Amino acid sequence: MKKIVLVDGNNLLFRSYYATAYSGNFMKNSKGFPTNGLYGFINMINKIINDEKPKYMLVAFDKGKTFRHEKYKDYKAGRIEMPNELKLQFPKAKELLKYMGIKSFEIENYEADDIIGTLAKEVDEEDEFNALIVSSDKDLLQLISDEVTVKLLKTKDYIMMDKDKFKEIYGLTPDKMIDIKALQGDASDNIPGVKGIGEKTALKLLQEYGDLDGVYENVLNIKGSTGTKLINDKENAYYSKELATIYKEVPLGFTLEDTKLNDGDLQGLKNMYEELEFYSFLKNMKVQKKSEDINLIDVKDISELDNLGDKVSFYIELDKTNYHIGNILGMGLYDGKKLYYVSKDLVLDVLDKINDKEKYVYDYKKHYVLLKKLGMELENVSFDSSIAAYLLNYNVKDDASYLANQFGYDIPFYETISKAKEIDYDIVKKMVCDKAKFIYDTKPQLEEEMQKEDCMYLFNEIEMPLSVVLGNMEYEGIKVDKKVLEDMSEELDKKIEEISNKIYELAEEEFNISSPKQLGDILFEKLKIGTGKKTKSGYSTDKSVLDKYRDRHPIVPLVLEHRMLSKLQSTYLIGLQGNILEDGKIHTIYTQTLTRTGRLSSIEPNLQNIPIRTDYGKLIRKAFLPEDNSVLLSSDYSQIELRVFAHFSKVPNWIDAFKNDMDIHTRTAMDIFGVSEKEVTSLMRRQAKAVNFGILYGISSFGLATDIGCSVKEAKAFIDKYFETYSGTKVYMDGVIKDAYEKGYVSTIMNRKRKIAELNNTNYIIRQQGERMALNTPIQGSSADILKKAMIEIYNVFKKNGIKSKMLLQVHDELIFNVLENELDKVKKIVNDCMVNVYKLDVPLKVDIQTGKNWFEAK
DNA sequence: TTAATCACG
DNA sequence: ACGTACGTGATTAAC
Repeated sequence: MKKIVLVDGNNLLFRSYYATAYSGNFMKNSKGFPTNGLYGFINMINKIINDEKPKYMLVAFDKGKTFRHEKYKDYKAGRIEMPNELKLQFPKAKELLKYMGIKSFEIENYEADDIIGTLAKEVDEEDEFNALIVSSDKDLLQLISDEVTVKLLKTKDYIMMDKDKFKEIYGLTPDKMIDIKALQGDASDNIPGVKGIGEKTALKLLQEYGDLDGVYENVLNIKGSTGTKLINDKENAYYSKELATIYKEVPLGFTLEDTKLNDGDLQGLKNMYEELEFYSFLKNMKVQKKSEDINLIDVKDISELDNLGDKVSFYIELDKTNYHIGNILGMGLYDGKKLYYVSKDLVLDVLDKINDKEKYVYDYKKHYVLLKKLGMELENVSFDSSIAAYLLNYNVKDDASYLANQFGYDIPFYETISKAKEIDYDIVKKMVCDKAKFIYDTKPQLEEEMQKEDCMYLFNEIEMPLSVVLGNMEYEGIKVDKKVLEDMSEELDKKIEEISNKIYELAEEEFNISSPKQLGDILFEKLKIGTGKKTKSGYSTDKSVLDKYRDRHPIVPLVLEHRMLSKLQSTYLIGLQGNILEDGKIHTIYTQTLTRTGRLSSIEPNLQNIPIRTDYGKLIRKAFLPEDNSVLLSSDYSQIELRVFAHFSKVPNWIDAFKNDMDIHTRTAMDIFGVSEKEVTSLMRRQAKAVNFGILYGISSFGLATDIGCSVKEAKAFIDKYFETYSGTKVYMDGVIKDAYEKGYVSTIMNRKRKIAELNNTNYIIRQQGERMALNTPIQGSSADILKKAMIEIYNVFKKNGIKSKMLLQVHDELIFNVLENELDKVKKIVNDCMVNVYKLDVPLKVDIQTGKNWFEAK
């Protein structure tokens, strides 16, 4: 016998949707597309396949309902309209099934029940198949027969319902299900039944009289209210029976044999998981092996590489993701013909031998730093898949397997190694070789895509050379005085305790001040300092809320101070100490392939958010020191984003202001308020500044209002006035948005592209977010492009002139250097000249340089 | 693992 | 009438 599994697709998707759709806040991907239903749906489908291992399977979906009764209209009217978030997920579910190799079927005017009923009938009438129906809908139990079983889903488990089980539970044969429904009704399906008769009475009646006809033949003998109820609702009962009866004559147009599972489309499925951001499914996918049967050569002696091709790819796996502290596990090497595995002891020898060959890699910077630590300068790397993929808007992670999987490669994820108790070198071997092969084989495709997208300049002239610059910065690290951090930490401990005690006194109880929940209860329930409600899980106690209540109760400023101090303590004073390596330095890692705008980010630790805005927090910078006979030099671009905006929008007054090195916010205030420079008050300047920044972010009246503390209406008037004064801004911004909608992406001055899928979202709010991204990205991204290019030039000039001073840090619009005292003048000039002249805008670029014997002073 | 908070540009 | 500024990372509490 062949087994066919018949799945009620609507039922499955409904269930998983409503299982997680609580409070309207459910699972979505980063683009805002709802995915909660699909997630459970896929889980269920996978589970069915796993448990039942069917060869034949069909998933049926609703597409309307047959008109089989004049009261159909009422029936339909009683159903609640499907939420849009759920509706959107149906096409995806069908697409997923197609990729999984599972047939799905829907047909105008019929429900999933009807399709399943028709197939179940077919199964009954022939001899080759038996069927298993999967659903949580008891309605389908009427289809049970010798050949047909129903797997009735419950919240957590299921019941296998065959004829015997049905009899055991209901005391009837399965075909009586419709008679049960006729009497009992079904509120969820809008089947009225007989008013006042529930399951118990229905079953009792049917067990006694057989079926609905039997009940009504004897209705006069039925005593009590039940009899009356039956007589009153006779019409409804027969109508209900009709409604409950599953139609079995759907014109299918295919045979049982046609429901055989096929290979599907693995790549399509991966792409879909990628789009939906179902990484767990992606990870667990049983995918085809693409690492075909190339012999893997275990290199025992470097002479085995004498005949290696001219162009090779390689990949080194480490025991930790942080390559400053990680150890080599092994290396894979591929020349387009043969795959080589190089054990950790031979890695340096092998790379030394091939350093003059052209090399491709994934994560150039990681390999560069790693080898530099081992005393080798990695050269002739011409291609980095991670950077190429990043520029092409692929989703890039630090594990090459993620990208490889997007290209259809079956390479286990890094966790396979890192989470195991002991390193399995067989897995390592296969992994590094597969990765090397993946890098080599996909290079042509990525390169072609980059050419098509016109981002070869960005790749070859910016990102690739930048990897080396960043690698050197990371390798160099910055010296940190642990003692300074320790002393400050000790002092803070005392302060925090003092403040805590004062807070407990005022609150008249001890509680965890760091718990927003507990704090919210104290402030708003016990002390009733206001009605500031927000968020689920309780009251919002963030800075903006607390600032409003600052004067309501003496506890509030204390809480704010506590917040600030404990932040400094935990994240910076304690956190940073843990990042000091044996050389007494902190070595961050710049993630070069993460941000959507082209900026860098900094991790382990993040050195791009060291405090500066508060006097106390700023003191932390005293711990960051230069080397002997050196000073720290900080050079930052003055208003680079506003200059870029002036360049793009071509507002004459702004270009004029920057050309004359005026204070741009003062100039803006002069223009909008129509006053002279002397008449600009500090309030006017502050407001102008807020609008200027708002412009960079894709302004909204609400956002501006919260920032400068005025009404939304006033903010709107402000913005209108601004657009009127600077008509170029509006024209420019409208142009960017129009362009973004047409192309689906926005670009920077160096043609860095950011795809913005949010612009296609059906949700207005998401689209608006997309528009703000579209407005901000060219500005933030172009500024990032400019500083990146400047960094490369400075690095090259240093090298050419034998400068020993080093670039250490990058913080979005500023660079920090360790400068030897005897090179100070030269370095100042080089840094300033490179940064100012790196790119010609319609406005000049300006750089401020400061030096000091620690980072605090150099700022 | 996620939400809330806050550090930076 | 919607619910809002753009881009990041680390820590903590609470699930």
